[in-house]
Amino acid sequence: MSNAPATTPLSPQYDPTSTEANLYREWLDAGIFTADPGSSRRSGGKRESFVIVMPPPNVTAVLHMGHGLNNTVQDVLIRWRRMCGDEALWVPGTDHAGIATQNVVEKQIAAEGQTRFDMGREAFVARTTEFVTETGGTILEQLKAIGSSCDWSRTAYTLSPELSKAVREAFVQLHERGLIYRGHRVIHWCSRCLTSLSDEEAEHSEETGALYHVSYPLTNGSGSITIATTRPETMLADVAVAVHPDDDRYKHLIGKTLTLPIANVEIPIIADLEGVDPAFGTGAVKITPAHDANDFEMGTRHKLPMPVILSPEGTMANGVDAGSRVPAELLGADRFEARERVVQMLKHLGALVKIDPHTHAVRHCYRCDTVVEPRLSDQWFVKMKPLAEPALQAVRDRKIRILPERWEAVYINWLEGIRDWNISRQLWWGHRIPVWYCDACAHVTVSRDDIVNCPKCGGQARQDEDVLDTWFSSWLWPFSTLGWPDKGSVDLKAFYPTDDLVTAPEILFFWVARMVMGGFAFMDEAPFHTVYLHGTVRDMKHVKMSKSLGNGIDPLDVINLFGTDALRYTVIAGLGMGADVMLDPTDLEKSFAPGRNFVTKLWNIGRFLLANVGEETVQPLSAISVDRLRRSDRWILNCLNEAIRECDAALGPARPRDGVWTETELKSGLRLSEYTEAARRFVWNDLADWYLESTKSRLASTGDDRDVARSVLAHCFDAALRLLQPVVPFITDSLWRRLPVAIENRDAFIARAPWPVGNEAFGVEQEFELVRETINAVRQLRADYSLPPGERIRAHLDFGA
RNA sequence: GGGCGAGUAGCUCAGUUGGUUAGAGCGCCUGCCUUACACGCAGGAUGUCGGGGGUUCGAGUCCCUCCUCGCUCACCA
Repeated sequence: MSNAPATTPLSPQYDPTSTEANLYREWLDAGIFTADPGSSRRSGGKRESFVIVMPPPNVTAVLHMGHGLNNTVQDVLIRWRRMCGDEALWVPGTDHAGIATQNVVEKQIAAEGQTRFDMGREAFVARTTEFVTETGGTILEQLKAIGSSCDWSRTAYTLSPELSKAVREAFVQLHERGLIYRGHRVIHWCSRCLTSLSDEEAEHSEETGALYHVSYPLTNGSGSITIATTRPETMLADVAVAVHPDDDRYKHLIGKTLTLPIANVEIPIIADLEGVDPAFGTGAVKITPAHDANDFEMGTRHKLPMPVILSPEGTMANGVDAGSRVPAELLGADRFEARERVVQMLKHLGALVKIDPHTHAVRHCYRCDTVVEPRLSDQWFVKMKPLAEPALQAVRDRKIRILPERWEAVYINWLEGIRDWNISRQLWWGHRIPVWYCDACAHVTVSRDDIVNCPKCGGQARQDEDVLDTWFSSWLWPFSTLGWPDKGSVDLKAFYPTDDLVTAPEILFFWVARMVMGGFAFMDEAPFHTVYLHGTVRDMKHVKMSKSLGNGIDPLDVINLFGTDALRYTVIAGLGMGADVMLDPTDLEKSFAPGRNFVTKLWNIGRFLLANVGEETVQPLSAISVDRLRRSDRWILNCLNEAIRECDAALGPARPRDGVWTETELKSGLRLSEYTEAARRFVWNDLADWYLESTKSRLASTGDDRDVARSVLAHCFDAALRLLQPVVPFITDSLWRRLPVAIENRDAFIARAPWPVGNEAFGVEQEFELVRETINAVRQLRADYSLPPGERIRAHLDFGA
């Protein structure tokens, strides 16, 4: 790449498609996105490190506007810091996305008339591996199309051998510390995915259902108790009815027994202080320990049996401890069908008292939307309270800031009430749990390495069938991608902790909070100091864009139509702090007009400048003494200083000065739309509309004043391009490399050029404002009198006596 | 049900510690193909700043209340 200005004039129209791909290839060939650990101050180098780890898209993902927004934001920050002289590293990668990917492949083989069980585990995993290998690179290739300046040599994948090693290390360490345990309890069960889910994976949604009032007769025939339930089919698994010990309606019945209708089982009436609210329903609660988390607690307290009456598939079945509670005619019925039939049966028995409409929150599987069933089962859990403490403290102490600030309260609230994390999934796609069981001596081995024989008795060891929650690998991402658990890793030393984490609020708990906990648990340090939660891309009706709803915009379509820079500029300029971005999928022309117009404007300023400033090298501004400058020169240089100030204020500071965010710092920075607007205002409203117009006659003349104008013009445009490089990297590079500015040691690429710095040496210029005001007044008069711009004023104006 | 946030021009949003005629982009209206740009230039219109009450010399900006949306958490069967 030559530094010499191109000799061919710029084409009248900027053509993004023919330039972007070539430029990106040049950048990659020159290695300008590759980070050097040796340059990081932490490794004895001279630069601050600035690191962002990309939220890894699902390995099967196809680029959508959400990715477009998320990655453009990260790229703007990385490009900004790179120009500021930091050793900038942006780590890309993909997530194997356990349950999501498994669902996709299961759908594929279902279309072939098969289930994963028909195929067998090994074949299914092989098939899935093949599938992700095929699609795996797509999303990353697409990220290149939007200009992402990632260090592709460090591309990571959560299911790679390296990261799998990290996952095992994390599991074993936590187990050694007593923070991982096997628990027998009620968990959320998805009967379609056939796996347990964590609390976060079972999403609440309000639904209008019914509250069924059912009468349970006393065994001695002296009356009955009416209970209320939203899930009547679960009554077959009832083991008791609980009342409040002080409830006068039921006090005298405590200790007596009821006969459970349909199941015909005798169950006790018990007193429970915590589990019963006498004011709700009838004040009497049926206890179903195997199918309700709350009832499980009560069942445990009172040492009650826990019969299971639902199969993994969600059909009625006499499971563990159920005896013959489920009558033959209901066996095999789907739970919702069973609900209807149980209600009918109760009606026939005269046990159904009434049905009230009732709205309540029902949990759904976050991947397939199936109603989740609470179900008793054995799972692996992580004890979260001890891990949450430092994560809470870090935000309270301002070592980590979360923007917009209101999310801090959400984060703190969640961590304060955190519950243990169910990490085992009954899936096949993922990291298999590193636990082996010995059938001979019942010894349980938790191991970093695969084992074949029981270390205790030498018998055959059998690995746990389950895999880990996909988020169990994600929460290690900021350090597993840098080489952990190898603590001698060069990258880990140079680049951990990272700086900003940029993502959407949806995964604050799934991912962000857990990464903070993971950072402290395994690295004794927060993984980043800033969490930037940006908005969601929505359509004009404020509906989140999604492929299934058909209201999405394909970023690649936009790139083909208007270019990458237009896409990037539009989303960044429209991105208020924490605000959603609204785009119209039915009118791309209109939606991306801000970006397209701006890119065109830049191009035309460049055309004018190159045609009028000429190709001979211009003097650097430092070679021009202040007395040679005109008012307009000093004015535009003032404007530039102001623009740089505004951009800096909107973007920074990049990191807390002393490791802790001060009150002022906390509220500063990451105002990407403000930064973009400040740069736009300078280059368009100040430079193009006023200064450039004012230089036209000077440029047409000859002599010293012409050189001054050429120099100031080139200087200002050069600075403007550098200010804008993070947002619109392609067009700024195209133009910048053609600028006839003499700069020593000038880098071939604007992405590596220094970030502009203000220069106060020219003094403050205020008189030019008078000129502008005068011109404005004249323009207003001309408009008022409808004088066309080209028409000269012949008649003298009579202002009256 | 708990917590949080928002309601400012037709649309999306800025409005810093309360202080002169409330701003930007897009849209709209008028006039211009002025030799960089009509994806442009110049000019212009539009807001009882959600309703009501209060504090103050003065409030979009502080307090109370109500209404409407949104987010988030939640074992009331």
